[in-house]
Amino acid sequence: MMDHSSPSGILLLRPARHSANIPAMPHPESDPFALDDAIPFPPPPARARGGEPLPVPADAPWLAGLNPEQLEAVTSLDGPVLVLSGAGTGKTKVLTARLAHILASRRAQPWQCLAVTFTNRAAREMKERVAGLVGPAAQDLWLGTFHSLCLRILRRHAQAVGLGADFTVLDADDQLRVLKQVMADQHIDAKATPPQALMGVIQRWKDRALTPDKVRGEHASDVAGGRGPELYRLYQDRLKGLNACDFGDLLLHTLTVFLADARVLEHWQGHFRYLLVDEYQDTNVAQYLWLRLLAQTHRNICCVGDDDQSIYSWRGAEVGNILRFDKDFPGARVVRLESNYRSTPHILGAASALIAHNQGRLGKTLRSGLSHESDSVEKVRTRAVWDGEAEARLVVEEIETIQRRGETLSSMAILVRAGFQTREFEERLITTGVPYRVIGGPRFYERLEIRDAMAYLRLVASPADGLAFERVVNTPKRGLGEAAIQSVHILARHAGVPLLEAARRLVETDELKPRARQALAGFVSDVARWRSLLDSMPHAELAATILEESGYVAMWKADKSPDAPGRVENLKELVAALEEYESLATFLEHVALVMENDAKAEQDRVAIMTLHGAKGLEFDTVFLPGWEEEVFPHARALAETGTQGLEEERRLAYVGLTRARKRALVTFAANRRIYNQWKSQLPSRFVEELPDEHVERSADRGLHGGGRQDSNAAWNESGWSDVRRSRQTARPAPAPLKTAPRQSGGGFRAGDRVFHDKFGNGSVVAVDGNKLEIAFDKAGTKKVLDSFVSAL
DNA sequence: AAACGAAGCTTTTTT
DNA sequence: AGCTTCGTTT
Repeated sequence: MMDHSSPSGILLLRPARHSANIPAMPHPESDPFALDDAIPFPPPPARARGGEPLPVPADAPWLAGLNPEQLEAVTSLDGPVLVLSGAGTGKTKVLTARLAHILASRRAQPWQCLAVTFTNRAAREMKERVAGLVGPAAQDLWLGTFHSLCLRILRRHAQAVGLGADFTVLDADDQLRVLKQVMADQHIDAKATPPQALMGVIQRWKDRALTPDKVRGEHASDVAGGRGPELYRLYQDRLKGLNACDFGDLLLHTLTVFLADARVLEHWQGHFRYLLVDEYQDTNVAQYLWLRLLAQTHRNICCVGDDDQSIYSWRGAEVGNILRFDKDFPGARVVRLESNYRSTPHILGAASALIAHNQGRLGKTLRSGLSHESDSVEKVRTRAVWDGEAEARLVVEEIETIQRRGETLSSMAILVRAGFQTREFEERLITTGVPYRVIGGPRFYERLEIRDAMAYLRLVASPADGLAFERVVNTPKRGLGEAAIQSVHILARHAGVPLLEAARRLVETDELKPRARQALAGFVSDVARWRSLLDSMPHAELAATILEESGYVAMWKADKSPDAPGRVENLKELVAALEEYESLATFLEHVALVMENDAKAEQDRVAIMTLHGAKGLEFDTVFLPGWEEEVFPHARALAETGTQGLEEERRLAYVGLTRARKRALVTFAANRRIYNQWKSQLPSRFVEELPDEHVERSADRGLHGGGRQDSNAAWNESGWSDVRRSRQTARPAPAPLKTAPRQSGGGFRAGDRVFHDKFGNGSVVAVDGNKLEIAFDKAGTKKVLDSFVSAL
């Protein structure tokens, strides 16, 4: 997705050629538009650059089917443009068409266009769609996330911020590890100051483009007893020492480079003739500054956003950016897209009424751009259920019903507020055998074994990678304890050399006990040997060799825990994935930024994801569970930022509803177990804010519907008023309304053959209530809940 | 040095 | 509850 190799320290005039598996293309200068015949562009004129823009035929395919506003957004090429684009109004269509239009008009070459998205997924989608319109020229666009584009730029100027061109990008895990080390060095009590919290503060500083020396006054924080800025500086120093940077640094360093060297800034300002920005409402200060700097010369910047979908203020996003656009870019043209082509009128009506409860919006009216047969249009439904289990049961039953009517599972999604909510649905889906996929769950590259393996590869690719060294030097166990590692650290710090080099020197001394010395010597020479193979051996093969010879694979093969076989599988997958890349370095770079599950073979599955993760997606059917006070709106959002927090939660609800094309089901439970404590829940205020004319409310027997029309009488009748008073107190799980005891429950007896989704087949050894002890054929003996197994 | 057990924290959202 | 982290034991 990005290009990976460019000589450091040289200002290239255009991006380096794209990597491996993309077919080689003619040099842009000799043949700027290597287009298929099918692509309706005229041949390049002799004076392509700087010449008059070419007229674009009005019947160009990307202009087909655009409404007047969309058309304006696409064709207003000169000068700043702000597109206020409500949910489902065709924003991606506009962005892609605009790119095609720019290229067709010859106002810029592909590599002079910068298009920024927030997620890799959005970037990929946009690239595919643009490629569909303009062909392979799409490959030459600067199209990606802020982070990947910054990385690409920063690689060329790394030395200006004290990094080598081959610096590594740390993921969240490594970041925290480094920060913990810094804190330990400074004798900061990790209990009084949770590293996570300090990390968060530092990141917020970075989001605001504040380097350590700029943190003061209003931005100061009292974390770590006011030593935050100092620790921030030490953390940054430490990163430089490791020749590494974190996500926030990608932007921060790029800004630093721009501001430190006018020549560099001018170069890039001149380079990018057109800027397109997706999800503008979610840009933070650093990103905003970055954009504003880059847009100065040509001033052709087009930002697309929706203030009602701003849901990332917690990570530094400033809705204000969208509100002040025309101050920063005087004369900006503002285009509103208000025709929704996604959802039914009921869904639109419900969502619009909900979001209308927010103050301080730019204000848009979404109208339906679709025609619906009135009888096929369902109202948004809300339903009160007894507890989380009933909720999961209801949702899964509903899924099965809809599926039986002929709709696909992949047209349905369960959108939760927070990750922990997924569990109950997963359990239910497993017991009923409905295929599902958790999106944004534990990612492939975040798994323990993958991170270990990657550390091996990193260490071999760049021997100075101290974090990688630490991670694998005693994994698998080589008998190197804390004392030995400590010695390496001391020597490294003393001599000012990387850990691996320090280790090499250390084994030549008598510092270590013979045993440890031998182990370390073995490790050092192993790494040296693998390194010597770097150029001669294909990298995938090399990776396999490393994992074998280090004993890492053997370690998992010997591990008896049930997930060990899976880990070995994952390692194989990792090696296989490597083959897709040109080199080890390209691969490592890719992984640093695009930490995604490369979704496997498309199967028909229900998606489960967070509301945040769902932004930009759409489904025929959307399930919105857990609409209860303190869950959604989340208690912490309210506690931390009050009204602002509440409005952001409401926008989140709006995002959730507007994901639905045909139907939405909102559910809320009367009781929920949170941290192992049963709590009585109140329906979310958002439930009540939904307008009756677009909503159909119902409740399980004995529960009230949580709606406006439900009187207090109903409230009192159900006995909830008492509950409300004492809702903070823990109480045993009430179960008056439970129907029959779990059906999947009883029935198992010792000796039964059963199947478990994760552990496979096995025999029941013992039964304890709903807990079964099962001897699995492959995974060993485990205690599992009966709901996870089915009889064979 | 490794293995075991107790204690404490988590869970809001992510590039 | 489940997981990680820390401290203790072998």
